[in-house]
Amino acid sequence: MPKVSEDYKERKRESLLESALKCFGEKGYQSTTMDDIVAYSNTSKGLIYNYFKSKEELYLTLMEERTNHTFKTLKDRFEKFSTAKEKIEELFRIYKDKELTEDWRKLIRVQMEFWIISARQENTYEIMSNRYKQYRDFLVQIIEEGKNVGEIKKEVQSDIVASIFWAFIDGTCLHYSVVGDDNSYKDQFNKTEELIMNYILNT
Amino acid sequence: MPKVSEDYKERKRESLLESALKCFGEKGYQSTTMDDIVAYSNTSKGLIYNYFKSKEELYLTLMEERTNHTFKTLKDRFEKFSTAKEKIEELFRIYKDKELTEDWRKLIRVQMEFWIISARQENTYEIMSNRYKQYRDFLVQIIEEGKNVGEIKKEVQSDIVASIFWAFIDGTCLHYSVVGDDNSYKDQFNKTEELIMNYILNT
Amino acid sequence: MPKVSEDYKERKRESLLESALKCFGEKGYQSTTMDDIVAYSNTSKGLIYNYFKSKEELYLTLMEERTNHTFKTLKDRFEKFSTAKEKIEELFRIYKDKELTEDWRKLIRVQMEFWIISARQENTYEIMSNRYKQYRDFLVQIIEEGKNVGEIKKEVQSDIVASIFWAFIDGTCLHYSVVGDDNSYKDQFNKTEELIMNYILNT
Amino acid sequence: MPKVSEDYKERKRESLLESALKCFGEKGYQSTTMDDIVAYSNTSKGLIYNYFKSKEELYLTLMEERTNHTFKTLKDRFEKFSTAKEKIEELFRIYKDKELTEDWRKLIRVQMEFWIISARQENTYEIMSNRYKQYRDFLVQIIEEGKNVGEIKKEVQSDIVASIFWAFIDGTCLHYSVVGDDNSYKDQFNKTEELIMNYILNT
DNA sequence: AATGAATGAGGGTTCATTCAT
DNA sequence: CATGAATGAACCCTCATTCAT
Repeated sequence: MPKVSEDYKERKRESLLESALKCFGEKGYQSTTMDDIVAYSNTSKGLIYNYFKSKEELYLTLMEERTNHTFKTLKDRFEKFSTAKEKIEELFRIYKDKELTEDWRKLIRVQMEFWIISARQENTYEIMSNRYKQYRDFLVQIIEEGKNVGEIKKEVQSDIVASIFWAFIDGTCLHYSVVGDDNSYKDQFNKTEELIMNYILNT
Repeated sequence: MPKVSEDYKERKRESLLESALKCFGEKGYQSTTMDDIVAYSNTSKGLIYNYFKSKEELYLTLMEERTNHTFKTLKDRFEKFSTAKEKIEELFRIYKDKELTEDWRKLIRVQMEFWIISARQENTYEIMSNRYKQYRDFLVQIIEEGKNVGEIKKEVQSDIVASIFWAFIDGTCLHYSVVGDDNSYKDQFNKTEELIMNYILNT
Repeated sequence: MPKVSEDYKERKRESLLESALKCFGEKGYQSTTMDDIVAYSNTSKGLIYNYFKSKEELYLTLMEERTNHTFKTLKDRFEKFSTAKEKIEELFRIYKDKELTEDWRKLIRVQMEFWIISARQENTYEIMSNRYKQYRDFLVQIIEEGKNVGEIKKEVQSDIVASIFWAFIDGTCLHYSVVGDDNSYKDQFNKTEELIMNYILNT
Repeated sequence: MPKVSEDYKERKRESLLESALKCFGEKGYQSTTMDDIVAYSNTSKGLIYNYFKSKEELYLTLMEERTNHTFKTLKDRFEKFSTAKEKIEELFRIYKDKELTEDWRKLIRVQMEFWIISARQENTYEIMSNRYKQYRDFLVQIIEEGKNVGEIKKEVQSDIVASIFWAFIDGTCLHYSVVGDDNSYKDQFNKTEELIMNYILNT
């Protein structure tokens, strides 16, 4: 029977993760010190080590949970749509509707940085690779369903299109996070949507 | 062994930059220590500081020179082509012809990491932003020329298409550097080329 | 061993300063390494940086606090004396009563070294200059008071005499710290006191 | 038969010493790097090591030669004076006539610094101690001669007075080099001269 | 004789992690 | 539980000295 409720601990944990995210967004993983996170989260050094056994674990946990959550949210958003067209439009809408804030740019950088760091490490490489495929397959499935009901052209190679889609998304986000041209961002998405839709949809 | 030729010094400098690049590719900027570079380049700690006054300067110089060199090479390759179609095909070819080695994946990561790091620093942000625009404008110009001679449809928004093009390139490279799926890489480029060419070229 | 009292921290701080003083006295500022201080104070390298943000700050703080403390002690000693003669005698006594130890010679050297270092730095120069004037003015005031009550001759130029006094003190200390002739030290003070007293006092 | 004349080498040596002096005056012994001296003297690093086997030797040589030269010059200046009074007046004049430049303040600091450094080293301590005594004895002898011919009071303790004299000189110079008050400097010397002369001379 | 590239030990400083309180 | 003082390995950088040319 713990003195402190499980709920409290969970909220503390979330708060630590969130603080860490803020800091990583500000300075990047390596340049962020545990002291930064302590300062931001208004806790103590020791406490963080009660929840996470190292800076790296904190980082990996954070990124893992974020990715999972994002993916889950993504899937949930699609429950209410039935046609492939609607679903793909929704996919674009997610990005088109993003509020173009400095905060979001920071989040993108955290994500990109994580990919790069992961790719360099034996143990995280596999995970990242699978995660990417998860996202790709999600779109592949939508396209395949569209093909089955005649919405999407039979000859469309769903995996290629899915790959292209995500490449475009991530490329645009990367550029936006670095260059930060708000106008171009929106226009790019609209035009790409048009391009892809024209290509895959049956008329 | 003093009083060496300028040429010798220049080669030394290049060799140091190359060693640094290797190391940054292996571990990333922050995790690479000066000792790593010393070990890789078979020199001594002090010597590096005769050529570059800090690790950061070494890094910035390296990235600066690489970008300039790449851009110059890019432009040179286009001298012999006259039509927009040929030029854009060549642009795709550059990436399609890349040897898909681990080394190249590392180079991509170094480049991506640099963007992210730059975006976080006041003094490098501007530079990176301009560099991106340089690349985009290069393609914009090709498209505009194509429009003028009737190769490319008048209604094509060259800046949007250029942005999309580079977003796709960088997104694909980023994914490739992380996931490393050789097959998908090639197919993506072919399909995207088809998509874009169909969209912009007059029939 | 956290959550310690302010008092504990203060004592730690003092202990670090004292250790530093010992080391600087032994080897001088530049030649003293942080490792020396660590070894002497039986702490760890990192801890010192919790209290002082650099070696230089540690040094400046040390010297600043010492000077202030010395000056305060000096003034306190004079509370109980009322005549100028007594006060000046007391001033001489302070130095005549010094225990002529190797430790004291080291302290002198630290002080002299600090002056020289300070004189070479823009930011410390002003401070040192004022500090010197503080000492001089202290004596000037005593002399002026003596003049007012007729103890000291009206024609005595108090600032010149004060300057001469301190020049003699510091010169003697400097020599003593270098040459270390115990006999001469005492005799010099006695004779100088005689000289100055004869010169300034009304008979 | 050397290719380069002995004379040339001697001049080179002098030039190196002078450059070193300038640099030490600017930054102090420890903070002056061999590169500083190379830059100032327009030579090469290797060359310096042909003349002096280490930075320390260069320093010790410099200070040794300067002291010797100064002492010799001092003695030479006194050849033409016959009475003790004239000689002591001349001694004061040397310092009173100094041009009060920043350069001279630097020279004082170099000298003071040297004393402090010397005092900390086994091997230089003895030398410095003797050098000081040399100066003191020089004055002692003058006073003794004065006593012998009746110029100076018989009861004057020549060694004490000599010690006081040099203490005052060095104290004043030290203060001047740090505080740099041109007016006070002159007045101090005049007044001290008066004080001492009154005390020792027979009327 | 003169040069200055090369060396590497050593210094100041940072920071993830631990653990006594 | 929570704290933050304490630790020390590891990092970047400097600079006296050497030696091939």
